Formats: sequence, C-alpha cells, structure tokens
Amino acid sequence: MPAEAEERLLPKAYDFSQVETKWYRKWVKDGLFTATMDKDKPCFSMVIPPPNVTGVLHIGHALNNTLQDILARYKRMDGFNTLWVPGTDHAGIATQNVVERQLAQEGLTRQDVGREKFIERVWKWKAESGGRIIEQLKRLGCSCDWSRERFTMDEGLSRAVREVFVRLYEEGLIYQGNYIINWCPRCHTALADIEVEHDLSEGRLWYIRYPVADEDRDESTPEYVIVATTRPETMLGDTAVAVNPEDERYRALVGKHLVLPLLNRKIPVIADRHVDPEFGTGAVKVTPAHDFNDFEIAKRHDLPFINIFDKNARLTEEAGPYQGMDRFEARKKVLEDLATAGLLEKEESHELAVGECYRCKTIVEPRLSKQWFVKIEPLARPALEAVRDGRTSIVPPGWIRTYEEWMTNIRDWCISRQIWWGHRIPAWTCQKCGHVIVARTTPDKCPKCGSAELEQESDVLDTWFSSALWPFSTLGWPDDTEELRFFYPTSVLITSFDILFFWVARMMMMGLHFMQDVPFRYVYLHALVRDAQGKKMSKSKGNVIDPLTIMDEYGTDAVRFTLAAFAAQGRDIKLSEERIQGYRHFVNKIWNAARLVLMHCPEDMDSSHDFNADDLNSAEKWILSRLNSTIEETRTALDGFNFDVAAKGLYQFFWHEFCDWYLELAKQDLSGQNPERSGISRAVTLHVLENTLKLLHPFMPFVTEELWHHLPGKQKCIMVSDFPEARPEHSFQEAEQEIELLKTMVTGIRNIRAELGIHPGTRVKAVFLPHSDLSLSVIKGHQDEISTLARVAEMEQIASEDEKPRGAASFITEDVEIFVPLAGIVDISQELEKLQKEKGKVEKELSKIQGKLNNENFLKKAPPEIVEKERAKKDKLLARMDKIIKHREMLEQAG
RNA sequence: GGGCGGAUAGCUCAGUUGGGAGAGCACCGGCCUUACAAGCCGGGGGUCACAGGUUCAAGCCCUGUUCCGCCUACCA
Repeated sequence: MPAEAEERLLPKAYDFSQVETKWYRKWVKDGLFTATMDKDKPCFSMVIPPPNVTGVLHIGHALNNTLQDILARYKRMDGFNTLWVPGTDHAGIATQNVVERQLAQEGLTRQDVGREKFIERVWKWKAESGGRIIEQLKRLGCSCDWSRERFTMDEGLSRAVREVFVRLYEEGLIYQGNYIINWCPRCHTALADIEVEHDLSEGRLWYIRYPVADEDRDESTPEYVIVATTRPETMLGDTAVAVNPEDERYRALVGKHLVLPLLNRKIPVIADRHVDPEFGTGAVKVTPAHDFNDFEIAKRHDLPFINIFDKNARLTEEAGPYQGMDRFEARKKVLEDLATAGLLEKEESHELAVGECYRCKTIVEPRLSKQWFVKIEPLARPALEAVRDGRTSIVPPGWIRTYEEWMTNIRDWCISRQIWWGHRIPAWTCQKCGHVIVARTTPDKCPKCGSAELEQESDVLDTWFSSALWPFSTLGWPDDTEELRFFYPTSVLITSFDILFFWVARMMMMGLHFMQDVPFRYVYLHALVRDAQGKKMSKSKGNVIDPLTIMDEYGTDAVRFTLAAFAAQGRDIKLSEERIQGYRHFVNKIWNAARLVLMHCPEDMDSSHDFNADDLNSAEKWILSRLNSTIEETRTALDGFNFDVAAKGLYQFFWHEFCDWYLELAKQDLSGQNPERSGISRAVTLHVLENTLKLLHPFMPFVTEELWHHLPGKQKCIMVSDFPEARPEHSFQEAEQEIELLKTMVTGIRNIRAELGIHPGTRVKAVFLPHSDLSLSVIKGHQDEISTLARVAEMEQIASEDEKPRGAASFITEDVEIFVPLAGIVDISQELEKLQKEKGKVEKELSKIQGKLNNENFLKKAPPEIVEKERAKKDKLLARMDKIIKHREMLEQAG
C-alpha cells in the first residue's frame, strides 16, 4: 500500500489508556453530560444510587453504573433531555468509623475531641478523600451531570431532611418512645431491623431449673420449673416465666411464683399464647428488656423491664454480682454458678440465627431505650398500592412479591442513631419545663414557658432517612424548582436488589408522601456479581475482582461490555477474568475491522454515504438488512432492560456477520478495481460501521468515540450523534436468503477441504448441481465470492446426475449438490462412511416426521400450517436422502 | 417455619404465546490466507435433575421428589 495510506492507518492494536482519559475530558469540557431542558423533547431522568462517601469502587458499583450509563447514553443519543444525577451518601456509621480509626492512630477517641471538633474532622476527611469514588465513576465512563452533583449532607439536602422530619412529626407520623431496639455494642447506636443481618450458626440450648417459691409450694406443684434458653446470661433480667394457657402441665402453676436462681428474685408464672408448648419444656423465661418477644409479652402482662446491659453490652448493677462483666463472660460465669447450685438440668446443641450489625458484624444486643420512630403503616400502604397498580413497575417482576411481603409486615422504623455524623434530629427539650420542640430552625426560647434553656436532641438520623428523599431532594425540593417540575418523577431507578428494602421501598414511601407521585416509573433490580464459583466476593475470601485493576489491564470498554453481556435478569453474574479477556478481544476486533474499512476509505470521502437500493449487490443488501434487524433488536432489548440480549446481539452481528462474512465478501469491491462498485461498497461499508459504532457506543463509549473521529467528516462526538433507527427500505428478504445459501455452500466446500486435509493454499475444482432457482442464482451470481471464500479455482455447473464426477467428495442439501473431484485424494471408503453416517441422521429425522404424519390425531388436531411444515420438511429430507443414496451407488461403482 | 429462584454441551448460560436443542468459553484438527494469531477455517460433544400427568406434540404447562442458592421469620 502507498506510504501515505500507511501513515493514516490506525495502529495495529488498540491502546485504550490514553484514549479513555482523552475522550472523557473532552466530553466534560464540551458539557455533553449536562442535562438540557428543552420543552420540545421528551425527558429521561435517573438518580444514581449514591455510593458511600467512604466507598471505593467495587465490582457491584461497576455493574450498577455501567447499566445506568448504557441507558443514559442510549436515551441521550435518542433525543431525550437526559439527566443523570450523581452524588454521594454521608453514610453515618461507616464514615464515623473511618474517622474514628484515624483518631485512634493518634491515640484519641471522638469523646476526647468532642462533638463539634469531631464533625469538623469528618468534613475535613470528606474534603480530602471523599471525592475518590467520584473519580472512579468517571474512570468507568459515567455520563453523569456533574454540575448537579449532590451530597446527602449538602445544605439543600439537609434542609429537605428537616422539612420532612418536621412535617412527619406534625402529622403524628414521627414519635419518640421507650422501646426495645437492636443495639450495636461496638457502634454504640440503635439499628433498624433491616440493619441487622442474621447468620445461622451452631449454638446451645441450656435447660435451667427455676425453683418454685416456698410459699407457693404444695403437693400439686413440682420442685422446679425447667426453662430452656440459648442465652442463659439474660436470666438476670428475667421478670417472669411464661407458659401456654392451654398447657395442662403448667396450669396449676400459673399465678404462682418462682425464685430466679442466682439473684433470688421472685418472679411470677404467667400464661401467654405466644409460648409454643412443643418447644423445649414449654416454659419460657421472660426477659422484657432484651428480647423482642419478651418485650411484647411484658407489655401484655404489665411486667417490669430490667435493663441488665449497658451500651457496651456489659452487665449493669441490676445484675448484682455479675456487674461489669462482658455478656459472654457473664454467660460462662452464670452457667458455672448454676451448675454449682445444681440448677443446670442439661444442654443440647441447637441451631440459631444470631443478629449482627451490618456495619461491623458485632453481635447486636436487643435493648430497651428511648428512640425516635417513623410510624410506617400510613406510608407503606400507598407505596404498596403504587406498585400494585403499576404506577411503578418493578423489573424483573419476580421482586414484586418480595416487595409486597415486606411492605405488609413492616414494623415502625427506628430512625435515631446515637452517633455524631449525620443529620442531627431537629428536636429541642426545654430544660425548665421538659417541653419538646420540633422545628425547621433552631428555636431561641420555649414556646411554653419562655425559657431559653433549650437542649437539642443529641441523636442523628439514620442515613437511609436522607437517602429516602434522594429523588426529589437532589432536584431542589422543598423549593419548587424547574428541575423538579421537569425531571420528577424520574424515569428509571437502577439498583441492586439487596437494597430494595433499605432504599427503594423508603423512596417510594417518601416520594408518594411529599411529591404526591412515585419517585420513578421503573425500578430495575440487577443481580449480584459473584466470583467464578458463584461465591460472594469478599476481602476475607480473597476472591475479589477489583474493577480498577481490571480496567487497567483490559480497558474500561471490555469491563463494561462484559458486565452488560452477563447482566441477565434474575440471575447472579459469575465473573472471571477469562470472560473479560474474551470481550477485550471483541474490542480489538472492532478496532481492526475499522482499520480495514479505513484502509479503503479516503479521508476526504463523502461522509453522507448515500446509495441507491437499485445499485446494491446482494451482499450489501444482506448486511443492510441484518443491520436493520440488529437496530430493532438492540432497541427492544434496551427498552426492556435486557442488557445481555442487546450486548450479545451486537457481538454476534459485528463479529459473525459484519466481519466474518460481509467484509470478506466486500474486500474485492472495496479495494477498487471497479470505481463504480468500489464507491458503493465503501459507502455501504462505512454506513454499517458507523451505525454499529453508534449502537455499541452506550456499551463501549471510549473505543467507539475514538474510532468515530477517524471516520471521514466527523466533527461532533458520537455520544451526541443520533441513535440508529431501523429503516423499512433497508429490509431485503430475498438478499438475506441468497446470502444465507451462499454461506451454506461456502461452508460446505470448506468442510470437504478440511475433512480431506487439503492445504488452505490449494485451490480446488468444484462441481455444482443446483436443484432450485435460488441455488442457481447463487452459483451464477457469486462465482467470485465462492472461489475466494472457498478457495475454488474452477467452478463447473452441471444439469443432471449423469454428469456427476466420479470419485468426488460431496456436499448434499436439498437445494444443491456440490462435488469436489480429487482423484487420488478422495478415499472412497472414507467417503462412503461419511455418507452412511449422514444417511443415518436423515433416516432418524425422517422416521420421526413420518411418525407424526402417520398419526391421525396429529393431522386432525395440529394447526394446518404445522402439518404443512412437517410435510415440507419430509419432502426436503426425502430429496436429500435420494441424492445421498444415488451418490453412494455411484461411488460404489467407482470403487 | 414461610417465600423466591435455579438444575439444558466439560464450564457459564440463552431458549418470551408448547411444534427445528442453541451461544460464548474450553476442547480437538488445520492454517502466520497483507484488518485482526487478542486472528482465520473446520470439527466433536447434550435421556434438557428425577418420577408421574395434561396434549396429536413438553426443555417449556400441572403434580410430586431430590439437590443447590438466596431472601425472610418472634420456637425461647
């Protein structure tokens, strides 16, 4: 090739590292991510699931944001005002933990520095390190509108939080009360029910004797009541023993008293329906302050509540001699003491689920304390209805039931946290008269007694309280902003199913309550990314695939495409590096295909690449027609959140149709001996390449952008080009059939060559016996292509069986018979064996169809078109069979 | 305990009104054919977990069984 062309050529391999930063900068600089608010265009909006500000991009983020970016880029190209709001979550406990660890290295605790200084430290940390995950999202190519980036503790969002809190309080939907809650003894805070994770583990069940009080003993009572417990140390807080009211065994004891061992406190025997007579001994110790059920029982029976654990889960003075011990230490000691006293009946192993803090994995301690709650039922009901009546669609729909289940059995939401980093609860208590003031702005005096001695609630709100407002708080609420009117409700929320309850359900509730409309029209819940063995990735298992590392190694486009290609609905993604490698090869394939095309397209080429359908050859018609279908399929798949279908369809089209067949067929024309043909060929090729790059852009933004600018006449970026639309005039059914048959013939000849071990360089003779008009026209119209693709030197067409060459290898279909005569190379017996095998296959199939056609019921009951289809199939098979037999006879004669 | 999902080629999976068992990777054989060896060409490989049922016809619908995941729950 000319030196000039050589220079213009793309490098042989795609070097993604420079390309990625180059184009990302360009997109940002040109403001291409900034949402437009054009009244004449439809809207597409999304809010990002805000990653924790402490976060580092993990593979789950990579999947989540890749999918969002695919939709954003697709919709933006397709003419929508597209807004993708980015931001981060202040992540109360998680962030506080990070800064506390930092302090610990300096030998300090947060108490040492004090609340105000501590919060200053956190903000400082946020300013220095909080932007890390945002940078990583950029690395992934996310086309978020960074001019609208938000943080859940921003001034505006904090105002929204206060507004919501105050309104809910005024509506009686927020209340404060003494209840049993899940307490994390390490984080020193209350947790909501869903913040507790339950892991099944091997535990023990101890049977303890509680002696009947002397004054209540008579001949009808036993000496002891035996209770079974998994947590013997909590007996120190027992205030009753409960039995089922129907339980005959204990009927006489109800109302009498027992002596609580070790502490010698008198406790009553009560009857409560909650007790299952079948389990253990049918008698349950009741610890109202440290067990959810016991708490309910105690309320029903007006029992006292004894808090035996402090905030560290150490025993309080209520525990007498055990005061100061850790709960597990106390368990050991209690068991020892019981054994010594002869009150331990027996122990058994017993499987149980212990609750752990979802932040630090410490075993939580149910504990009685004063907390703030959101009354959930009035909020949950509308959220449930909105999904039931389809105002919000959950995809895949399998999750609807889970959502309903949860929404129906939901308990009040504990929203107060005893930590410092977060939205401080806007409630003040008058130190004089005890009046509680809940207000949007800091009050200066008590409205009741006028005292200025007001103290603000020290607790902060659950992090999820502010994230629940995210779809409208990020758009400016409580102000009535243009953005809010334009983009709310958002179009889609893409998130992982594991925060369906934490986040999605709560956004539904808050959105409906404060915006009178759902926060999003669709919720797409994607699966978890697991390792190649299907195990959850975790640092401790050492099976983590770090997206940043693999982006460095394989390029962002390959990683994104892999994630999309495996994002099948309702199934977890099993990821391995091998798979990413496979799609890196695809990136390279795209690169090289473009390289080939550009070799043949002058830089100054007319970039409108117009062509007339009348001038096209059948390969060109075929690829245009296939492109058309691919466009339709890609759109349908993306509209239905079938990212995997879209990705795999594009892969198939680009590699196995465009590259494997079209480019091979077009090479001759492209290279330009015939100027008229080469012009058309270049135009069509360029057209297909351009459109395919556009289709691929949402998946692989970087390589497509880079290649785009190498194409002739491209000024604007591909990311703001128009997403392809199918064109009816580019659908060519006949050409598709023709090329399919051509492919069959070429493959048939290649097959013969491979089986005979003919060297790829050797050109052979091929004899064609056509049996249909279609095959005749393929043979006549595609001589060049057949000879190039199948390496045929000489093509001969015969009209009848009699002219068949002797001793030839054959390829037989109902449309055409092809013979490759190669005296000396063709081993007759081997050829006969092949035919025999083929005959067997056809016979098997034939007998299956014959069976159907012999079945009267089939003929009577099956739809006529199906019967017809079977008949046609039979005819075809018979024709093929006939040819196989004849050819065999001939070979036998020859041999 | 309740609920949901899965079981299809060696591996990972697709298979959307029941009517031709498919893809990618891996494997085997042959090729450095001037876009690409990160490639090209060809090939082998499956009682669709098991047992029944409905149907002219079942990977697909129904029932049961086994195994594997996940979610949820107040048997202490």
